[in-house]
This record gives sequence, C-alpha cells and structure tokens, in this order.
Amino acid sequence: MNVSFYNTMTRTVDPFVPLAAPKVTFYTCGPTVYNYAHIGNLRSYCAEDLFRRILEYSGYDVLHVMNITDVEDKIIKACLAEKMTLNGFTEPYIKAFKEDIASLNVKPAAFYPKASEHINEIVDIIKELCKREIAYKGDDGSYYFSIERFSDYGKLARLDKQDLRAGARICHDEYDKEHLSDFALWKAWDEGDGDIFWETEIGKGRPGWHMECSAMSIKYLGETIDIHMGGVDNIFPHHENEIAQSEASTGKKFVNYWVHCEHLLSDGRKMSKSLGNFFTLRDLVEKGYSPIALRYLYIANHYRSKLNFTLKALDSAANTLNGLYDFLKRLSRVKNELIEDAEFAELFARAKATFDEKIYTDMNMPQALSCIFSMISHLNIMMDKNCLPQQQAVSVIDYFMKIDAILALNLGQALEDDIVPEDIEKLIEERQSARKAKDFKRSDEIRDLLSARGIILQDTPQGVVWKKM
RNA sequence: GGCGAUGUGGCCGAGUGGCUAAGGCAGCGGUCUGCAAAACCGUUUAUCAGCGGUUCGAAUCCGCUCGUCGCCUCCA
Repeated sequence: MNVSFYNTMTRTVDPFVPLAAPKVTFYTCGPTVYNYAHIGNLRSYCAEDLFRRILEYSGYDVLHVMNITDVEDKIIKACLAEKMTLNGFTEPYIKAFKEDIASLNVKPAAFYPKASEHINEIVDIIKELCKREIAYKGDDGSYYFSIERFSDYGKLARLDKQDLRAGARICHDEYDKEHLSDFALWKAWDEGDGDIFWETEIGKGRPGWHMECSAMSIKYLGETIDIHMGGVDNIFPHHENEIAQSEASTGKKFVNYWVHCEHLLSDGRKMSKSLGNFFTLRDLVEKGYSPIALRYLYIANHYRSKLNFTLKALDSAANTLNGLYDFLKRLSRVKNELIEDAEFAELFARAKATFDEKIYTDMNMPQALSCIFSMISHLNIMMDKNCLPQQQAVSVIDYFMKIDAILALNLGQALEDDIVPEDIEKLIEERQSARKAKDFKRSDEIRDLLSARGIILQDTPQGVVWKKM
C-alpha cells in the first residue's frame, strides 16, 4: 500500500517516496522545557506518534529524532529568577514531558538531543554561513541570517520577502540587523543572560532558537531528511528559518516532506489561563480522566483540522473507548463451533481494506475508525444471533491487536484475565443460589456489596459476567 | 492593518460537484432481567453560519456579510 500525505511545501497530498526505503528519517520539533506541556502541545506529539506508527505499520523503519529546547529567553529568565542552573531548572520538565508522552503511549524517539549540548554543531553551521557570506555579525556581536542573500526564503510559508519587510513589526531593540526580518543565529551575551552563556570561536553568547533544529537534524539524520513534522504555528518563522539555515549552509535540500498538525482549541477558544480553559495532562488525570481517553480524542479527529476540546468531548471519548474494550471482551467469550460464513469473510476483508486505505491516505483516522465501528456493529449482531464462530472471533481479536500498533489504545488490556479474588467468586455464586431460591433481598445485598467494591455484574443469557467499573 | 484557515444534527466531528450528508457520544424505544444495572439492537433531531451567484445539479466552486481561529521574530 502506498502512503500519501499532505505536504505543506507543495500544498497537496503527495505520494511518499523515502530517500532510502525502508529507512525513513523523521524529525519533530520537541518541547521548550520551562513548564509542563499542555494538551494542545500534546496533540502534536500524539499526531506525530500516530504518523510514525502508520509508517512503521506499512513496513518502514523510522528513525525519529526530537529535540529538546533548553536554551531560550523564558528559560533563562526563569533560571535566573529562581537562581538555578540551566540543567537544574530544565531537568524536571524534561522528565515530566517524557512521562506525559509515555502515558499517552507515544513511542520514544531514538534521540532527544538538547540544544545546550550541541553548541559546537551550531557554531559550525554559523561559521559556514559566514564563510558563504549569508550570515553576518552585528555590532552587538550577535550573528544574523540575511534573508536577502537566500533566494528561496519564504517558500514554505509562501511569504513574499517584500511583504515581510513591509509587514514586520517595529523592533526597538535590534538595530543591528540589516533588515528587520533577518533573524538571529547567535545571540551575544548581555547582563540579562547572567551566567548562561558559552565561550566559542564566534564569541560569548548562546544560540538562536532556530539553529538547534538545523544542527540536530543534520547531525543525527543527515543533510537531507525525509519528513519534518510540527505544529502549524511553527511554519513561520521557525521552519522557514530552518530551511534557510540548513540549505544555505549545505547547498542541499533540507526536507522532502513537511507535515503540520493543526491546533487544539478549548471550549472554542485558544487556551488561556484567564479563560479557565487551560489544561495540562496532569489536570485531566486529577479530574479522573485516563490519558488513553485523551489519546483517543486526539486520534479520532483529523490531524489537519482544528480540534475543539471540551470535557464533554473527553467524556464521550472515554465512553467510546470503554465500548471498544467491551466489544473485545465479548469477542473473547465466543465459544461457538466453526460454521462456514462467506458473509463474515467478505465483511472482515472489506473493513480491513478500507481501514488501510484510510490510514494511508493523509492519515484519515476518523474515516478509518468509522469503518471499524461499522464492522463492530455487524459483529455484535452476529454475536446476538449466536452465529459468530470462535475461530472467527479470534481472528477479529488478532486484527484488533495488530491495529493497536497504530491506535495504541491498550486494547490488549481488555483481554487480560482479571484475577478474581476468591471471595468475590464466592459472593457471585452465593448470589446465584439466592436468586434461584428467589431470595432477592440477599441477592441484591450481594450486588450492592460488589458494586461498592467497584465490580459491576452483568446478568446475560449466557451467565453472569462481571467487570470493573 | 497584511496574509491564511474555518463555521455541518443536543455535543464531538467525517464528507470539498451528483446514490437516502460517515462514525462516535448523549437522548429515546426495545431485547435481556425477579427488578435493576451492564451489554447489545433499533431510532428521533441537520439541506450543511447568513445572503446572492455559477451549474442540469453544491455542504462542496465564486462574491459579500457575520462569527471563530492562526501566522505576520522564538507559541504545538
């Protein structure tokens, strides 16, 4: 199956052709670690994870690198205010970030390079850009990239250089640039930076924000990579600048495919603390939501559409997820003998083919899931009629386990045999005896007792089944 | 101010020229049950922000209006 997806550079859905199949080089912009990630940030990381998992599902071998921005204005300010070292300040947030994405079943990247540990690589690129006379040193000792001297500037965001200059906001503190839209590659030290600086061949200071992604992408993945992904708000200036720095210094194309994830809104607005619609994953977990329900909410919506987050939508996602678990449990209890059923085979094959087609066409998870739910409904009817053979139920379960490599919704957990404490087993038996004897007072007592322990009983025609609340 | 995106049933959201506008959640009805619950089945609610236009035909293309969102120097 051929994979295709929307490339921001071409603005079309393009067939994916990697440089050296089956290997795929994949770079994503990571967090700036001065705070906890919010659920808008996390949406991007989940979309990237889904993207990677789909590529792997289709047979590619993905080498994923995600940078960690640990040198930046806000970080420096906070560090100095709290009188901490850079690492001392950022490490807890890096740890929290990795915990957050792990709880969302985001696969770890192969490398998480930090800006602060790649100063040499950054300086080398700046030196190269100076040698090629594309970068210049300002009077303050900072280095800037001249967009005038890079003819392709603006090709990703489709901005015109003339407009950029005309539309740029007035900058009061950066007189040293030749043009307002030139951006900093290296920021010379000033008092505001305290003891956070590096002594290098190009002077005392720190890297500009855009440099790290160019340096790390080139170092870990090569001068030209297959895919670079991130949030839409990074298209300009961040990704545009990455292209400029990288291509101007190597003379080669930087990235073949650019993929961007849309924003998350909260209650129809941009998230902000003052509106009370600002959430971190930790906030939601405190409210009793499972990170996997949030993951479901993310992947059930197309990555290029804005997603309107509400607690009601998250409730809905959690309910749907429980429905999936219930369905799998029900399948696992099917014990019928094999009977020939051409209808099932056709239904199942069609659902699988549709699912593949949808995920491989610009990662259309909403439609892929839609076809899965239609199949579930058919299979439930077959189970209602007692005409789904065990062998087929098992093959459906196997399939769900297989696609969970993409969905990562812990579907396997639904099938794990819960260990029933003996006393619960006994109580269930006692209740059944009481019911037979029509001692409903006692049977209801037991039901309430178990309910208080978080056990829900289901009296089905096939017998009593229980599940945890 | 400049550029761009978007507005689909109670909610979340697919669908970008043509079968009866996916799917999920909620609601309602039913099956099951001693009664419930859970589970499952069925199902009500949309002509697609408003107005105008193009077309044999539009949610889907064009124009205007209104709302929301994003980018325009470091925010996923």
